[in-house]
Amino acid sequence: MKELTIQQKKVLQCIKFYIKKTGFPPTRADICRELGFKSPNAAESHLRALEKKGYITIENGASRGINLTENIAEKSQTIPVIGLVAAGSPTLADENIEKHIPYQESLFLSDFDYFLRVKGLSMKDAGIMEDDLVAIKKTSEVRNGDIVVARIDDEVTLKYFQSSGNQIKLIPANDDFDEIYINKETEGFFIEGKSVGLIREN
Amino acid sequence: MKELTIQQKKVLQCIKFYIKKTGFPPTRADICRELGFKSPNAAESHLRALEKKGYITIENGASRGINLTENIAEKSQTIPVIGLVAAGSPTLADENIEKHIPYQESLFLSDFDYFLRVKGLSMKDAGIMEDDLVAIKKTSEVRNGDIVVARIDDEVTLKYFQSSGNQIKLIPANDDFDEIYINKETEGFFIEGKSVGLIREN
DNA sequence: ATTTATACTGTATATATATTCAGTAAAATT
DNA sequence: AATTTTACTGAATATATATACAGTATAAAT
Repeated sequence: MKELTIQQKKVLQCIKFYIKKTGFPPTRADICRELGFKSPNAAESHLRALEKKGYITIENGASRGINLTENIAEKSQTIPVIGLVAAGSPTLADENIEKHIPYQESLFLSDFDYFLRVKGLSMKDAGIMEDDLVAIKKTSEVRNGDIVVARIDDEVTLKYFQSSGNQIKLIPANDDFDEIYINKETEGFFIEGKSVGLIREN
Repeated sequence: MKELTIQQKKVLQCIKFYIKKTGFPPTRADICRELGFKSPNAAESHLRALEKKGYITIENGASRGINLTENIAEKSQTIPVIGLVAAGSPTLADENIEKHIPYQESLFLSDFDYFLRVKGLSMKDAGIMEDDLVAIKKTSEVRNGDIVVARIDDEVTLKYFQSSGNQIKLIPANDDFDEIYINKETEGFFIEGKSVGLIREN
């Protein structure tokens, strides 16, 4: 997104503050009052600049018709929780969705697509316990050491990822479980995504 | 709060929906359009009823001057993250606050007061790793098996709680650490709160 | 039985508000 | 060097909007 000038930042902050305070956006006159402008056109042109740069949208003709676009991402949304069933892939199909929970965009360092409800203790030494919710980002670009959601045929597991040459090792964080060795070209093998965070609900 | 009639509920829902859609509250005419009323006074009187019952506030004279009061609690807030320093209690004093993070009310099953940034691995077998954020509810009412924030003089630790009679055991979840035995009347001993959830940021 | 609240239509209007036009001036970009 | 963007003042205005007033009718509360 295009950079804002100092004044434009002030106007944007003013809008945010006003909404927080009153529950509705300011008029041009309100902005002038807050920032000390003497002409409503000062506010108007700043608003049009903010609109042009994509920080707000303006509903033409409507009073207080300002909408903060940058906040769309920050607005509270819900994200699905998927049960990690022994057989079957963690798809976003309805039958696999356990529930939706509210979340805030900036909860983790990376964005993510869904929560995986952990079954079993194969990753316990990595601090991932039964019933934990692991935030999964859908991607096949993973690095050695990443905790990944791997699918082998219909079996889905959460393991450390380690690849060297053509061979992939899926390593559990629990001595009671065995490492899994796979060839990159193995049929039915797929990296669904990787862990970018964790929530434990109690 | 006083009960709403079916029509009043519809109007309230309409306001919420409109704000979600546009980012700003509706006018009387907007409400009429959405709900099929033919007179702006239909909307006006419903708004005044909602105001009287405490569900909204109306800024007189302002266009779109509707503010949802019931949503105040649901609005996203921020909660402090406190560093678990070896010496010193986890107070909410500024110097101990690492940062604030946004959170949604219903993230965990219980409400909580702050996040504690975990140092060390004394609770690793409980799946609590270094740098994890443990959600702490301030309370001294804890039960055996709870993970508690205990203070002994200026030392603060996170441990399993176990009491029998007059004796309290603070049990680490790591064989490399020793259990701590305390008498209930020991001076300088205090239960700060208990863990009600956990977040791992990567 | 009377008052009050609910649930509207319909009309009217003062004013709140967006928005355009005419300028001035400095800074940044091309 | 010319153009665009930024950053305003100041005045004017069409219209968007809140809000009051006059009704009608039913349901609920006192």
